[in-house]
Amino acid sequence: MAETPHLYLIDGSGYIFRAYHALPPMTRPDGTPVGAVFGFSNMLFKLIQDLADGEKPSHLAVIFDAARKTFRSEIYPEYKAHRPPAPEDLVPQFSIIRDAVKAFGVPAIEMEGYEADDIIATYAKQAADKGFKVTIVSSDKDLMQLVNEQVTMFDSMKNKRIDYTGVVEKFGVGPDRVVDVQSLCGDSVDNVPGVPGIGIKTAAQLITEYGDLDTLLERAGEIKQPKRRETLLENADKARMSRELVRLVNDAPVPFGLDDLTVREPEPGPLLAFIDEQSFRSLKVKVQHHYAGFLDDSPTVDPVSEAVTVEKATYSCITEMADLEAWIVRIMAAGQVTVDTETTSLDVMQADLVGISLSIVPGEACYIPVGHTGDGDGMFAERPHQLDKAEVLKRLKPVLEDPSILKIGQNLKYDISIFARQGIDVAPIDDTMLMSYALESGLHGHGMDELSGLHLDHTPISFKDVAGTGKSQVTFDKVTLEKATDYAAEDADITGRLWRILKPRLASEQVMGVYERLERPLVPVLSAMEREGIRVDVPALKSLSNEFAASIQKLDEEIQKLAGRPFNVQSPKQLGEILFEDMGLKGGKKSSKTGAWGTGADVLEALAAEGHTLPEKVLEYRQFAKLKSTYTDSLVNDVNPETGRIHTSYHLASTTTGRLSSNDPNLQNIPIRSEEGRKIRRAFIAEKGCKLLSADYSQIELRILAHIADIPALKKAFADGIDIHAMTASEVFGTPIEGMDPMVRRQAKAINFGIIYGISAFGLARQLGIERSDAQKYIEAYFERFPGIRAYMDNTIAAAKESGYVTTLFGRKCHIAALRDKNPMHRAFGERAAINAPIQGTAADVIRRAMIRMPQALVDAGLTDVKMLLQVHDELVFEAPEARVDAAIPVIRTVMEGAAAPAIELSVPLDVDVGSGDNWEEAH
DNA sequence: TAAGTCACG
DNA sequence: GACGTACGTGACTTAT
Repeated sequence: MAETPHLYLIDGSGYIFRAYHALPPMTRPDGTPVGAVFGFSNMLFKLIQDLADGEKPSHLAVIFDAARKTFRSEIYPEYKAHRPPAPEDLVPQFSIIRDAVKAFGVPAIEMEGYEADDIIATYAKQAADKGFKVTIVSSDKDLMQLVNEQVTMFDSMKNKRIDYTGVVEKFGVGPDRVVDVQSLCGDSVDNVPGVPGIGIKTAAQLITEYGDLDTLLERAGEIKQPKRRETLLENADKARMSRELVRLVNDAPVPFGLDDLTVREPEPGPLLAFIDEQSFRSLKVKVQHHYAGFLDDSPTVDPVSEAVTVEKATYSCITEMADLEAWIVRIMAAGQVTVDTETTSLDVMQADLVGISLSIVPGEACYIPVGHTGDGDGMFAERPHQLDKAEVLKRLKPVLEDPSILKIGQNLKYDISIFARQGIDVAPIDDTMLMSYALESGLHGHGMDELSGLHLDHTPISFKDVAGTGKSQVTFDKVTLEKATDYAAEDADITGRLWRILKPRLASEQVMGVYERLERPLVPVLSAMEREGIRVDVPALKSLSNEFAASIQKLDEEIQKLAGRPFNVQSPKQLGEILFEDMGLKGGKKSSKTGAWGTGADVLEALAAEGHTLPEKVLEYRQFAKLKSTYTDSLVNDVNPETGRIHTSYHLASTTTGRLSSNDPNLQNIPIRSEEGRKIRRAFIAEKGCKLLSADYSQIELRILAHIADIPALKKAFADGIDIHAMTASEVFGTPIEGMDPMVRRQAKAINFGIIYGISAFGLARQLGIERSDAQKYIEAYFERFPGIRAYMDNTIAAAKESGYVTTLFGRKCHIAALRDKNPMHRAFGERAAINAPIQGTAADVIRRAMIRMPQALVDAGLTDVKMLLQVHDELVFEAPEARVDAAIPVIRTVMEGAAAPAIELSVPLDVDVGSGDNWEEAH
């Protein structure tokens, strides 16, 4: 059975004026004004898109007014006579808008002598008579008389449908009596006289009481209120004439039949040609996406060779809505915008939005202050005039979320988090910091100031210049608008310039894939993790602090006593003097750089092994002092007062290998190796009714080494699930795996780690506390058993020296500057880094891929309440309602174990251990 | 701000 | 022949 045909009639004239007035002027390159054309085209296209998503129209037409003279001016010359002529810059746009409608493949209909409303009424009647459904796309109240069971109106700006109820809300009567009401109350806009002194409410009341206009006028004498009775009797003719003006003609001799309005797909060629002619870039992208399923959200970069220098750029401060609207129109036309936010804090979870800067082309940027408070107490400076924050965000939200508008930024994760807290999902994005990182990790930092100096030869205004430094530093909301504009707008300008320089290099330097697949998509994932945070048991941490404090005090007393004189145990300098001068212990070494005695844990352990008590106590002291100051004391202060959880910040571009780093606080180095330390890990707990889930890759780096260096024996061991360290021991030392001495296995484990780090006999000897010559023998034995390893190392170093960088399996480049250093020691360091980087970096890439896929995989499995909280290099930590734990585990494992595919088919399996518990320690 | 130390993978 | 040396991070403390 065929669906009911559905005719959509679009009130073109209404659309035009709304487009014109909603948007500030814009012109195309030849100077023709096209603001209304742009707005109209966008509205029309949006409507077509929305319709395609929901109720599909079978028939569609856009209706226009032909000329100002109609039969109504014959009846009443004053009809619509007070309307000012169309604005000068709108006039040339009328015909272009008709072309736009045709380009979209929609009939554009107009008739001499009739208003658009009459044509709409005529088609609505014809269609309704044939049993169609009809939707009139307009918010014009004059059309409300047409509403009935088959005919409704749709206000596309407010996205609101107007049916019988909607009409009653507006006029107080049903659609069939709207004409009567309008005849009485008139319409000042159209200059319909009506009856003086009667408005909508009175009119509706009268019509409801008397049934219709004719009855009312006949029985006007019965009206009790004398004044109302008089005016009605006096103006009966005016009311009847008004009815003629207001009542729509529904039998106009329309030029097309209903069949001619059947919906058809537009010809993409002419449509795109039309859009090109108007230079509507963002619309072009949307249209391409809609009609061809093709979306290029990364517009090609315009070469801006003529760009003005940063010094001569023009930066404006936006404090009026009209100026913001103008920027928004330009952003829509450009299809890209550089965005930067200014806030009161570097901590995204504590920061309040103070202002937003935007830039579209180099040399021009604006700053929109929304949260400046002057000096705060109003004593010296008042709160400066600025736009309302909620209003600004409301207007920017559609732009920031528009899939056809690219948002460019420097370290956008921060801004994304700020906007996310305001309910805005910024996408799609490009991040200049990540571009620089993909191109040149290891060569330099990727902060904006550094990149600006490097690529633009320009030192941006420093934050200190505007906010001061040290004790007198103020938050950004206290900065004057002038200073804030100079600083913030420049940041957006510079970021936009960097984008134009870095973006084209991604493809030409073969790191586009890394940027697109490993960097860009991770940004929203990390933003969500950071905002989620993790719960900690504050009382437990406080109690641990006290416990540690007591131990520290006791140890301090013992140490002072043993030393024979008071000194600061925390001072390595003083400790060295006590140990190696006062006490005259041997085995001390002064560092070559500073001449200070070494007092590291390895030194103290050696002394303790000789039977000295003081160094042993110092080791204990240091352990407690470390745990207290770095963890139990400070983590308590890191609990966010609003969320009650700890929110770390992940840095995406700080390592040379592609690993993330975590700071403020660092949650990637929470203790686990010592029993005392594990108590701290137990204080990381799940929310009530939830469990923490920990999933970690088992020996991922050794597995990757086995794959990259192509070592059959190692690969087979992993495939068979054999204990890899025991296997190494049996190969190197010739001892059987069964019943192996744990010490032997430990040595083999150290060798395996050594291999990954770019082994040296010295390093291995020191690690194991054995003779260097013995370490050398082990290494030689290892290389002999697995000859591919040495070949891999030699080849890697040779290639790295040639190019200056090494690459991971996924194409990430890790530049190693030290390789070309003239200092041989530095070069040796570079060689070891070159051996390690592809292994560590590939593992980092693998877990990045897992993290990028994880949120969708959880959603697809219906596990929307399972949250990914932390990443610790080879481990992901989740929080899940108890009832979801069993369902979450296989999803997490599948994503992580399959993370290399399909880009890389690893010749070793990836193994993931998953555990759960009430706290992080238990989850391991 | 640098150096030393130590927490993690 | 001497020199220093396992890879990658961040935070805290003392000393300058």
